[in-house]
Amino acid sequence: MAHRPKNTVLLETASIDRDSFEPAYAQLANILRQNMVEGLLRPGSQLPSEAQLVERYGVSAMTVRRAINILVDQGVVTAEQGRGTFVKPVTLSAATFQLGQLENLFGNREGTNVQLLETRIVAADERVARKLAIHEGKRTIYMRRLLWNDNEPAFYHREYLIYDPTRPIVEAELEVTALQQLFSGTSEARSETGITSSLLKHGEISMEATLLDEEEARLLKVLQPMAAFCFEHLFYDFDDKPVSWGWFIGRADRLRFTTQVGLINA
Amino acid sequence: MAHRPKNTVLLETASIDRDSFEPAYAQLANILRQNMVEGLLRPGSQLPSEAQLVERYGVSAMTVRRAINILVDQGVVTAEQGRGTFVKPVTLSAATFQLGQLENLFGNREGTNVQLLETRIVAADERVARKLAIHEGKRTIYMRRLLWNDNEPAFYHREYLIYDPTRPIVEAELEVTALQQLFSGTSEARSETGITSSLLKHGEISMEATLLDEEEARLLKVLQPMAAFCFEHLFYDFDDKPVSWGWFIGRADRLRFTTQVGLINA
DNA sequence: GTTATACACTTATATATATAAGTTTACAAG
DNA sequence: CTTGTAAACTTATATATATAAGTGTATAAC
Repeated sequence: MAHRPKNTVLLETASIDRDSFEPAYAQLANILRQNMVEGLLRPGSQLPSEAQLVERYGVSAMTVRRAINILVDQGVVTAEQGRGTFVKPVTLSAATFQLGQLENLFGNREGTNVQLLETRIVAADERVARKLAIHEGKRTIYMRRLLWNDNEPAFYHREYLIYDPTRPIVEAELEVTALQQLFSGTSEARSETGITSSLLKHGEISMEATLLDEEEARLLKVLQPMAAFCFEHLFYDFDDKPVSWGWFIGRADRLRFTTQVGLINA
Repeated sequence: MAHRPKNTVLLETASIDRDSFEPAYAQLANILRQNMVEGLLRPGSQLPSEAQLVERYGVSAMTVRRAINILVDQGVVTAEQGRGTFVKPVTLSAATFQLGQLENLFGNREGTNVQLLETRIVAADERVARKLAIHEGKRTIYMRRLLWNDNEPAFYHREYLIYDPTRPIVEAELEVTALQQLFSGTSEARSETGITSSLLKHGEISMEATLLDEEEARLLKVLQPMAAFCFEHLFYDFDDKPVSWGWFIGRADRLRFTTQVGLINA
């Protein structure tokens, strides 16, 4: 308090509306973010201390705390114990791309369906055996599917599945709808019939940019050479055993991931 | 761990360690997540109510609340007022890829540097003018840079910058280090000298898979045809005016984004 | 059988209070 | 000058308590 010559941060006079539908902590978080948007709080500058915010906005310390925690979680400020809370500068590394942005492709919309190209039992070669943690030569289910959207092929999916009659995952995966559910993210925690999703515990997904080979280009109805996104996936069941290894390949001219960094208005 | 009636939700007997370095709310969140990992709490199933958790683990309601909020933020459970809190199933759409995963390429490591290929003043064509919200024909700074990593070209960067002597952004952007800072995400909220980053308020970044053209392939020292990641970016200053439009192009065989969906151990 | 109500649950929000712990500054001791 | 310490800040954690609001069920009234 004694020394605040130039550091006097002048915050907006906006206040908390107690009759609002929006909870106080959310309002305060938005007020603070708005201060950043308007340039009153610039990157590197220190936010008013929690005690100051309590006094200024007439809310309890816990409410202030929660508002600031939201901003911390959103990555726009950093709170350092004993020092203060500071506005973070913009960095490229903060950019995140979500696969869920493809939901518009595989939502509940009409014109989206899955075409099963092939299903057959194949012996696992060295690569498949290693990925699925089984012995080489053991039988696996190999599936090829084409995911259509608006009468255009959008994704070509190849997948190796553990072959085990006692595993219910196999039956479920054959359902074409299961794939769509996995993509569209209709969690439906309400229903206990999670089909595929509820039998998968976790998975690893990696994204690459590749060239389409002849077969892929033909199925996706494009001419070579053509760039593509390739999503390799490896899913595990609740025993932490791999059950599915495969790739989604989508034509690059239909796919684009967008994100925002820095201060977003809302 | 003897056998019990199946419908009884049996949570682990793990308890909160009050002498631990880890705060109680974090411990509880981890205990609950561990229950999911072990299959005691499966997707779709309901977590014990907050009141039950208070009694079982001997913590306050606020602590339980915070633990559950963490799980909600992490996207592994959904809390529905009046009904309960439920474990979410795994969905592909939850997969997120962070640009910050490239930090190992552009961190503080040795062998990482930026080569300025060209800087010149060019008149904005229709496309540039529209992106940067300036009049066609107005002067802009066009820069081409090559980002090296371990004596190999990793990214080719082209950028159009607003040309305005009154804007400090121009001077700062010429610093080759600024680019690295933007990538490596060394926020350094401590220092008020944010250089480039602190002058940028926000930006839009989109990711595409493309084919390298002749010039790009030559600079990145690869043969065509070659797939590549292309990150188009548009950055704004604190007046919400565009200041930088450009593309980072990286060879696909050196770039891979990985992510996890579902339950992560830690 | 249908409807309305009351009750028992759930999560959501908010306050007041206390303690712990990290950081910086000021100041006295050497 | 350096060093040690105390004080005054900061955020972090935790409890206890109260109220609000959504959901589902049992029950009484019609």
